[in-house]
Amino acid sequence: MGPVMPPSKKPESSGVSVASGLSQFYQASSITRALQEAEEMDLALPTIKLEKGSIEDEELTNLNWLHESKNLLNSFGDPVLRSVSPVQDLDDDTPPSPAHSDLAYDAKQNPNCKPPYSFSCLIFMAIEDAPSKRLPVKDIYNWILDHFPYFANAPTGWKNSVRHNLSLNKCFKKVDKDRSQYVQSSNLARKSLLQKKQGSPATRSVLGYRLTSDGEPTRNSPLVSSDPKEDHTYSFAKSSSSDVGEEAHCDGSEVDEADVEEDDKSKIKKEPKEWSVDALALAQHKKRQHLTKVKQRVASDTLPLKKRRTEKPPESDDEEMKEAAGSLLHLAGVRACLNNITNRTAKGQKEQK
DNA sequence: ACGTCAGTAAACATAT
DNA sequence: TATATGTTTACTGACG
Repeated sequence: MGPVMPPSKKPESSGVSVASGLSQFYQASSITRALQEAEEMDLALPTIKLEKGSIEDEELTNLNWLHESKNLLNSFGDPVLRSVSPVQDLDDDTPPSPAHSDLAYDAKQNPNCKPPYSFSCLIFMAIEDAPSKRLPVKDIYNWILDHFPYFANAPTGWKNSVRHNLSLNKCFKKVDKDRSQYVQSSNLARKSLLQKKQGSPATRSVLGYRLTSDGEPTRNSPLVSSDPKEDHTYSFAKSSSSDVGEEAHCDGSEVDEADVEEDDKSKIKKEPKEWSVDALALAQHKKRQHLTKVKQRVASDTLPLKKRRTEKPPESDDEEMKEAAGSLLHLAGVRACLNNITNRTAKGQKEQK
């Protein structure tokens, strides 16, 4: 007989919190920075390379939508966020339908209407709207509530979804509150720090993240080795609460955990945490999505050519980077011209058949 | 039919 | 101890 689970369900919405040290912050990389990066990679709006003569209606729509999206980006500072298109439900293949592009969602006028944004998008907007580009979960809640009254009366559980999203979505990263300074400090400092208070027990994640301390052009930071898998190395160690596998080394040098006495590992957790966006993880995620779709398209379009599915053309680093940047734009609600081109070529191939 | 994704619920762990 | 926060798993439905 399995023990009956006690209903340890927690009330999700009990308005106010007492303690909440607000130690957890979330930080998003700036959309504009994403734009910048893409611009540097020849993917920005001004460098859209669709030859005007050959633009089809659909692509024209995409172009318009691109500019619309840029307006959306510019409107992030506007707390009202009216008349914007959802950036979430558009994929790489289908052009935004009129239903999308014409949709003017006004949260104020439709307080009972569920916003057409995914939670990740909401979180992203919330963070992006914060001057410091970082927010504690609590403030994320509040931002969402402020801007989307729907959630005020929504069934509880959306906060759980927010947390779930923050935790699951690899583009949100938890780092120390004063991480920016922390990162800039020398490794020695960090090491001594670690020795002193030996890192928080459960700070998994990070490893090689480019921590976007404001304004810094982070693009030359080594492109994260964020293998999705490495995030889960903890699995087993969990039982021994003090020995979580992952460490919070955030940049290059490794502070070998072994250096630290096991005893010191007891209670450190002094560094408050914040979250940053791992742009590359995000890009890789989006890239996977894109590739999946391409694959599906190929599968459905070129059935006779099954081979093509298995032997995917090797991509050069440049290609990869372009796709990554494109993916960033995608997150920001901007469809990179790369996708247009891809679509066109795919379509062209299809039509040529 | 299948895989992927987002949303949701829930259990559980940890921090305050 | 209660609550907030964070992590993970499982399930579902939409979608291509």
